[in-house]
Amino acid sequence: MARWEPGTAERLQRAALELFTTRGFERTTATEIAESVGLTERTFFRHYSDKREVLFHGQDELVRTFLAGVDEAPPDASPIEVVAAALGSASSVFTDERRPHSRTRQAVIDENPALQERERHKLASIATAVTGALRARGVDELAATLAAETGVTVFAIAFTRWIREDEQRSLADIAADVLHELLTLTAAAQDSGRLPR
Amino acid sequence: MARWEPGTAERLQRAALELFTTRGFERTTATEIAESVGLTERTFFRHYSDKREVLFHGQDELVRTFLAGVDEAPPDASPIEVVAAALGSASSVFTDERRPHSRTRQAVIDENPALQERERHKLASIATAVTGALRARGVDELAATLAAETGVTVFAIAFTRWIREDEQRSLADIAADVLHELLTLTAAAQDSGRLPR
DNA sequence: GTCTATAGTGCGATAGAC
DNA sequence: GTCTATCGCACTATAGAC
Repeated sequence: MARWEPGTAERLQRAALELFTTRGFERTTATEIAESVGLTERTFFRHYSDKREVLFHGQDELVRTFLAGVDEAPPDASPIEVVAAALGSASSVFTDERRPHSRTRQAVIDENPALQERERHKLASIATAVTGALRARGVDELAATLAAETGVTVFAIAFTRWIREDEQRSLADIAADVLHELLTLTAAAQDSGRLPR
Repeated sequence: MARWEPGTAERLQRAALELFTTRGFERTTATEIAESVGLTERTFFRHYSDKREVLFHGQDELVRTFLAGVDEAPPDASPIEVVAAALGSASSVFTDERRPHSRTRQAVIDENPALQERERHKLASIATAVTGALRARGVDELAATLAAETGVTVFAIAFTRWIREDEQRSLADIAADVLHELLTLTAAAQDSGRLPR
């Protein structure tokens, strides 16, 4: 039917994850990934502008989910409440069936500093997007940036816990707990009255 | 006296910043940087394991300053109070004389995604170090991670404002304000009682 | 698809400092 | 002699240009 198999990007993605898991990221070349699914290196780089990117496809979808959560928040919600809604929305993407895959993928990332850099960069771009969405709701720049960055931090911490082997709770539950812990920490500092300024 | 000029790394650093500023990061090769100070490409890579790293030397010093701030905090300080102390300590490194240099350097980073990735990575490693220092003080893992990551976020936001052309306040003052704003935001969410869980 | 520049590594040789 | 900074060369892989 088709001149080439559909879902080329997805096949490359799966092949890459498998090779990275067995041989490691640095000891796997783009050529090896491409040839393992019957393609050439050139085709790999047409789908993924750099080698690391093959592990981070689908992040655009995650950004959209965060933004959808922002939109769902009631009009009078405070910035942190909006971010809490975004966290709930984003967390719902990570169902229990995805946990094993997330673990495998994260194990690869945790082994390689270059991949960790890319991961942080992706998280930062989520924060930037959420900041923009908060600004669009009329939140001032400082509050928007702080709330968005804080939200992403909470998400990252929650995600790390979610993929622990002994963890049973849903990502949404963990994220809510982590956010609650943050509010507790800041409240304690607020009440002490011992901060500068 | 000496066969080789001392301070090779620093000379490479200055030359790199100048070339990056005029030609841009990507359009400057490691060879050009090295030869502009009478060295070879191979020597450049002996000092900096990768091309981006030449812009991020001195980050170890920043980490130490954060940790010194943690040490200075009173034993009964809460995690956020400890982080506030670390912020004060780290901020003091960035004196008014350093502002122009920081602006020049940041302008280069802001032009290049690969450099932004590295910058985020460096900030993340500060957070990791501060988390460790908090854990050593007996703070539990979740609180330590949250407080440290939050502190680094506050630092990054404050730094961005500090290098704005119209900004006059010291970095320490700005950081204290940003932290205060975070406490205000979280307190508002706490009080609303509208968060999940 | 092909071709090429550049990043980055490995290893041996050199040459001054001590 | 040892130690260390540099050079020179060969090499691979990434990534972008054509």
